[in-house]
Amino acid sequence: MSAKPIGPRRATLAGEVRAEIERMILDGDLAGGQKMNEVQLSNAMGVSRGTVREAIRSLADSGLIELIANRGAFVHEMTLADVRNLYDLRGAVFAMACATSARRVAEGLEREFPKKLERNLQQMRQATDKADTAKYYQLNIEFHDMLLEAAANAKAKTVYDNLVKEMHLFRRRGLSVPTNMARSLAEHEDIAKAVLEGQPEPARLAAHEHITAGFARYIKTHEPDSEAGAGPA
Amino acid sequence: MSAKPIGPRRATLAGEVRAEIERMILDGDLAGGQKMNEVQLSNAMGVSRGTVREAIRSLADSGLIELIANRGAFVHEMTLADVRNLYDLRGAVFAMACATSARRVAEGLEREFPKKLERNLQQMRQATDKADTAKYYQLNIEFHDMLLEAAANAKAKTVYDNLVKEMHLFRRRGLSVPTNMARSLAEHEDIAKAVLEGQPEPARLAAHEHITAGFARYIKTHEPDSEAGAGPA
DNA sequence: AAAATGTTAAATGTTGACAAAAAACAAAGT
DNA sequence: ACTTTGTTTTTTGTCAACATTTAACATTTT
Repeated sequence: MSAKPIGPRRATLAGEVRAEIERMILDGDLAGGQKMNEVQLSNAMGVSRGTVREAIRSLADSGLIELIANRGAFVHEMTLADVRNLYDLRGAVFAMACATSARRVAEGLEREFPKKLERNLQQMRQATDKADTAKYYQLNIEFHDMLLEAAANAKAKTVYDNLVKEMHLFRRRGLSVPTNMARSLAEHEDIAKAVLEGQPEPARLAAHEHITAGFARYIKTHEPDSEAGAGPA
Repeated sequence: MSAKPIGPRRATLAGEVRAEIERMILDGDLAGGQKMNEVQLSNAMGVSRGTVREAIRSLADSGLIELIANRGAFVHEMTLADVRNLYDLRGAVFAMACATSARRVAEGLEREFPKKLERNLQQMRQATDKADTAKYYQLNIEFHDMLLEAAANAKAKTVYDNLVKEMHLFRRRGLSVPTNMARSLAEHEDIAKAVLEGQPEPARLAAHEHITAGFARYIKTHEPDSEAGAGPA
């Protein structure tokens, strides 16, 4: 016996508010460094202040918002050095995930994943041929997500997703379009090859290379004269 | 002109409550899987339910607590597979941090750090000689923290600290005492050598080795018959 | 007796009001 | 003109009450 659930059936109101605020930040409706007024937001969204407050606290823990006691919440403002740090961290997590995925493939724990990865690659080749950057962008995200999923490490996926979101806070335009599809695709092929052959260490290396190269490309395109040094400790 | 601040001057009450609940969980006052009652906690601590609620939500985002809508908050219960995943992730972050620290040392950005690391190592050697596990445990934490600090990556440090806390949820006893001080110390020496010589890749490798070996030691000591496989995706 | 249904109790979700702190503003003094 | 001090206003921190959902219990039915 079965009956489909009625309506979207929101889990909690605060969760919905959180999602909306997150969207506002990532879409740039709320600029970096901007102060978030609790009453203002609650009025605009038609919910109580406590609910908005709960949503804000939650987003703070995920890194999109900074809290200062008795002063309020501010959209996290990032420097170029921060972006570099995020790239470093994302690279480490992604490389680990690829190594684990390779190990799991070698152990025969993944049945559907290889096919799905192959298909994603095939579509990326097509998008590259057609120079369809929008499509490639979407497939690129999917590629990374699939590898994180295949690592079967929920915590790693959560951390990774938060990092990606946080990166979008910095020069939103810049991160949304890969600067060199052909090069990016070649790197993806290297990663996929190692993972599908079940070789963890080559997979880790290729993945790490890919993120590092991605950061280099990003810098070259958007901050050609910067060194991105992290400054004194 | 200067005047010393008056009293502990707590930042916010919710923050204090959060710290207390975190302590209760890590000390084992609240067992894994246990349900947390908001009214009960608020009565016991003499604060309002809303404040306790805020503290709980915050801890949930850091991974110590699991939330189920309309059902409540539960102390996160971990399987052995989860522990393995946490080790993998922690290893990735730590390896990255060591590589970055080495790079920063090579670039001459760290002045005090090398001396402090040397001193820590020296103390660890003494503790090992005296077989003082308690002292070694403390120095071990300090060692890892220093390397995370030297990487000058605040986000990485936050993630790392959360991972370590979360690990304590699983068999608290087991994680608090290194099973083999001599072996652990030797690995620390390898890491320190690479970092202080400013060689990122060797540092990364040594760090990664250290965490992997640590997990192997842990398994051998506490779960000798388990495979720690992650199961099907 | 066991399963399903109706009813009551308890916990969470949400809200509005009060208290305390910070920011904005005005006024006085140098 | 600029700093300092006092006052007002706004905003956040905290609390207590109401609404909704879930869990526990009693009752009925097969």
